[in-house]
Amino acid sequence: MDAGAPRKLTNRGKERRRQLIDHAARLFAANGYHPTSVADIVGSLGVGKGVFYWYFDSKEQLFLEILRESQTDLRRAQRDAIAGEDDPVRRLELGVKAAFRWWAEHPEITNLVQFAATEAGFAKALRRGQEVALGDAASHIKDAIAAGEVRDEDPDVLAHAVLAVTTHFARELVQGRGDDPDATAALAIAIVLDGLRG
Amino acid sequence: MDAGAPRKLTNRGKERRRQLIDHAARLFAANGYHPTSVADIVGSLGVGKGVFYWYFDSKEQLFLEILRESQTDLRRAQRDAIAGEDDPVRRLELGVKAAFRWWAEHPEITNLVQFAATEAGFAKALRRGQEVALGDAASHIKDAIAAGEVRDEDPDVLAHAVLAVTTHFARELVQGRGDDPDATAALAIAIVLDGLRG
Amino acid sequence: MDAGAPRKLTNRGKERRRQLIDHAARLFAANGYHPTSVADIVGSLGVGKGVFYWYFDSKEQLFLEILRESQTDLRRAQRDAIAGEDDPVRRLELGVKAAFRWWAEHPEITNLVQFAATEAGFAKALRRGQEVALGDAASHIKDAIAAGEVRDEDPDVLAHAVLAVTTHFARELVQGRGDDPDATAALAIAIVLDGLRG
Amino acid sequence: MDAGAPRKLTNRGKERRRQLIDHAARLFAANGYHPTSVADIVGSLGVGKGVFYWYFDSKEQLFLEILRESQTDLRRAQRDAIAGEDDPVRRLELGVKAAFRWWAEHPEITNLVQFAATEAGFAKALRRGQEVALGDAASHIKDAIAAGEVRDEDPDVLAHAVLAVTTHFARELVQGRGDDPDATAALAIAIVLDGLRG
DNA sequence: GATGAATGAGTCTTCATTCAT
DNA sequence: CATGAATGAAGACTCATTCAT
Repeated sequence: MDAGAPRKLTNRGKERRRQLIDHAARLFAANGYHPTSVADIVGSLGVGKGVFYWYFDSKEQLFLEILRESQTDLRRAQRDAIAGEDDPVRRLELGVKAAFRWWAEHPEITNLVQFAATEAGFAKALRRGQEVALGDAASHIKDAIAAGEVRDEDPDVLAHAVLAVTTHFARELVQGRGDDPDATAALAIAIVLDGLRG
Repeated sequence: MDAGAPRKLTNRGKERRRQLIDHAARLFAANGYHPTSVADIVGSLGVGKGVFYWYFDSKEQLFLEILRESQTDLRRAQRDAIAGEDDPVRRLELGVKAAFRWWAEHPEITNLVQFAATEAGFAKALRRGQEVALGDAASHIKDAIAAGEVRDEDPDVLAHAVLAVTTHFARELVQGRGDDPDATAALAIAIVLDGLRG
Repeated sequence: MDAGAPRKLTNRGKERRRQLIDHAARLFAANGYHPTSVADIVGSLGVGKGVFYWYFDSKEQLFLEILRESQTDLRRAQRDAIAGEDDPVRRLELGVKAAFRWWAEHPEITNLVQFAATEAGFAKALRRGQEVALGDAASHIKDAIAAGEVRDEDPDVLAHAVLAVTTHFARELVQGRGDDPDATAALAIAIVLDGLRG
Repeated sequence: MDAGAPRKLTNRGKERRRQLIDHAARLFAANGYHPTSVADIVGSLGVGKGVFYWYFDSKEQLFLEILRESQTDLRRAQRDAIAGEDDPVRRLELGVKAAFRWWAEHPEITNLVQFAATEAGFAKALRRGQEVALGDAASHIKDAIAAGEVRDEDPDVLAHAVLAVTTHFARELVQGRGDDPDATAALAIAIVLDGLRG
């Protein structure tokens, strides 16, 4: 995919790269991907344009990188939160709670993901990660159905319901209204679980 | 906001205008707002660039118009569907069903709305309509709470849950997977109501 | 020059034409020739674009027409004012006074002339009329030199001095500051004549 | 007005900027401001369009810059010419002579100034500089009146007469007919002073 | 590693002009 | 005579990307 090796970076280089990613994500989230120019990114960071193209092949590639990174990072957080828990409903709960916490710490991302879904090229890249998340949830739900704890419907559809409420609440309530992540997570889970139980 | 009178249009003019709106909405939905140029819009319609600016002040204004129009149109559809029904839970159900049907008939819109939410200027315009929809749902929910049919939580938050599942299902299942609108609506309602009931 | 006959106009037609000329002149003077679009002209007059092109071949031709008309009109006014006076200095005086009065009645024109001089195409059209005005003044001056009433310098150069002060005062003092045309004319003449007398 | 700092330029950059200013001034003077496109400017200089916008915010801003620069530059030249001279009439003379010389060296400018006066936006920018020049002349005239060397009239009006003859002669005689700047200056001064003396 | 400068295709928009009705 | 609609060339300006230093 990336032609050749991904360039060896010194420590200073790695910091710069990180700084660029974080800063760009913030700007993309605040003003939109298209309205944010490369000049904006480097300008507000006080560096020259060359810097940008030293670390990234293109603006598009940087955006994809942000997407990919956040997906894997969130998933790692969920995995850690779930580890050691066997009950499927509990696993679902812990996963949702972890997601809320992660989003509260990375407020830019919801906007980026929301945008990415609207443009063909980025949507494709999103899909993969999204399907993983969906699969994770669906797998717990299937177990819960088997255990008789959730109504017997297509697990994929039920998983979609979980994602819907989770992402929507994170975006609108936690981020939009500033509600507490943990409390909102608890509420989302309560609503969703009752919904799933039928 | 609209400078002066919105230009007197002949019948031919009104048709052209509609054609432009519909066509542009389709292109915006398929390729994104920014990647779709005014030249794309008029070009694929086989008319000159001037036509566009005869009917709209700018690309941005057209987009806002699409947004506004779809919000009022959807709401009218919901109002019609609910008219004559008194039971709050039934009203909620009918409203959701109407929304699913409307979205199935206007597949472009979900994408446009999703995008609009990610760019400050458009988000503001969205908000108003969104709040109306939320208020509608919340009002039914409040009645339902009073009637003891729904758990006693902040009606606004519960309304958010309804919207979340509704829009997400419309987008991912009906549009994405081609599921049947009415069946999906029924499922969404079942899940959500059980969730709300607690 | 104008291809074919200049179109026979009904009385109503002649009024329309005049209305267009006057209105356009005002707009050109207020906002500049280029910034004033044909749409501005007809729009603020409440008529369609077709009207404009019914009476004029082009925007440029209209502008040239305004220029030509004002030059001949001003000259006619000066001729009338001078008629019957034989003394060259008096003739000069009367001509200047008439010009001030005419300009006070046609405040747009100074701006149009000033602009016309800055764009090659229009400058050429101006020149002819300007040279006539210069010739008129020079001719009086030559007579005055012969009569020993004005210093013996190139009459053309002296005529330029007359025009300079006259047009500048008309523009800056009468129009810019609202000074009285006749008083300003008298002052201009006093200054200029003393200057010419040496 | 100038958003932020006016961009740090290297030596090469400063040269480019100057080259653009000078070239644009020439083109504006020759063909008019509006008829001269940014593409014309950069095209005849053999550089890309982006270069223009690297150095200037807009075509308009460049024009204003040319205006401002020429006004301060001319004024500096006059100040230098006058320095050390105390007699007010002599100061007036030297100032006029310096102006003629400066204009002979910057033939474009008279046309630009003449045009700028005809368009509201630019006229405002002109005014300030124009008033300074007027004030300079008026101040010398006031001194001359006090010394009994000039007729006792509104110094501002007299100053206008000086400017009128000076700019008109510079434009029509020196530039238009190619007359010698110093000789024309001498003549203008002679005429004007006699006019002022009364 | 980093900078300022440069490129040029592409974007939105305007507007003189034409034309069907 | 007059209107609203349409045309399309041209204009100002942007911006991802490249490059010399």
